[in-house]
Amino acid sequence: MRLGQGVEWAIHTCLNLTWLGAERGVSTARLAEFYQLPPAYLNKQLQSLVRAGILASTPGRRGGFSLARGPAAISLLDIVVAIEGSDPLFRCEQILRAGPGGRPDVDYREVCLVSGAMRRADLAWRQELAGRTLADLKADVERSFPGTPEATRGRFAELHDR
Amino acid sequence: MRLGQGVEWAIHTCLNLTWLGAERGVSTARLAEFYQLPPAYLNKQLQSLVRAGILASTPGRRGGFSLARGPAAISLLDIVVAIEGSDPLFRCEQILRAGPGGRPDVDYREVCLVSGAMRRADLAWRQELAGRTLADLKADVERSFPGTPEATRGRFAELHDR
DNA sequence: GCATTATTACTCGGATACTGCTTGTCCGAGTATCTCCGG
DNA sequence: CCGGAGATACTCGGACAAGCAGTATCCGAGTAATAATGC
Repeated sequence: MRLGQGVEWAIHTCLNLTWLGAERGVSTARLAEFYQLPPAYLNKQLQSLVRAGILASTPGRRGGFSLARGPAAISLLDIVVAIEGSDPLFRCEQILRAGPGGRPDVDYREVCLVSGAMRRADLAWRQELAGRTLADLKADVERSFPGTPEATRGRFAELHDR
Repeated sequence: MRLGQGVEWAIHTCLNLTWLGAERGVSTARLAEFYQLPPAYLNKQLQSLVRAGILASTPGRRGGFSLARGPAAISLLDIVVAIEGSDPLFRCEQILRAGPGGRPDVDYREVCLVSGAMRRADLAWRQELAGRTLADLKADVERSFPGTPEATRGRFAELHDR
C-alpha cells in the first residue's frame, strides 16, 4: 500500500514550473529530461493534472504545459487527488451487513465506528496536505537553497539549446 | 491507492475477540463465518497479526486465535502496520539526484522539502491511528450500541453448535 | 473396570495460482512555423 | 518586395501492452480428543 510514483514526479514538476515564469508552455520532453524520467509516462500524469484543472496545456508546434492558476491556489492535496483519485485510504466494505443484526438498507460507512475512526485519520492526512501549497513549498526551498531557482532556469536553458 | 481489504477484516475480527472473553482460542472458520468471509484468506491476514505479536495462536484439535495482550495495548496503527507493512504512504525515489546539483551521496529523503511535507502528513495519519486503541473502540461501540456484546456472543454460540 | 496406545478429526502455517491495478509505451489528431510560389 | 497557400515539424491526447503487488486457495505439519485394546 503506497502512493503511485507519479505523485512525486507531479509535485516536483509543478514546482519547477513555478520557477520558469511560464511565459509559454514547457513540453513534456523537457520536463522529463530534467529528472531523466520516461517522457511518455510523465505525459500521462500531466494529463491527469490538466483534467483536474491544475495545469493548462497548449497543443501544437510550440505547445506545452503551464500552471493553470497561481502557486498559492494549488495545494499538495490537489495534486495527490488529481493523480491518485479521491477515494479514501481506507475502504469500508460494510462487512457489518453480514454480521448479527446487519441491515441491508443502512450505510455502514456512516454508522460503523471503525469506519469513523479510519475516516478521521484519513481526514488528518488530507488536512495536512491541504494546508501546504506550492507557494509555501517554493518559499521554503528558496529560503533553504537560494540557488535553486537560477539553477533550475539554467538547466532548462541547456535543454532548450539541444 | 487504497489500503488492502484485510485491514477491515482484521480490525473487526480483533474487536469481536474482545467480546468473546477468549477463554480459549477461536478458529479461523468461525471468525470467517461470522462475516461470511473467505476462511483461507482471512487466515492469511490473521497470520500477519500473529507475526506482529497482536494475536496468539494455538495449533491442534481445539486451537484458534486470541488477543496476545489487552485491548488497551493494541492501537489501530498496530493492526494497519501488521497487515500493510511499515512503509510510508509516500515513497521518495529521490529524483532530485538527477536534477541540477544532485549529489549521489546525499539522502534526499531527509533533505528534500517535498519529501518532508509528505512525511509530515504521513505522520499526522499515523498519530491519529496510534491514538485509537481497541479498548477505546470497544467502549465507543458499547456506548452507542449496548446490545452488540451479547449479540456477538450469541452469534458465535450459534456457529459453535453447528 | 482401567491404563495405555493407536487412530482420528480438526487446527494453524506456509507454499502455490490467479486477478486487477500500477507502470510503461505507442501512434493518431491538431497547431504554429516555415517554405514556396504567384502577383 | 509582399501576401497567401501548402508542406512540415513538433506538440498533446487517448488507446494499447507488460509487470507486479494484492487476492484467493490448497495441502501438509502438528496437536488434542477419542476410540480401541490388553490386562
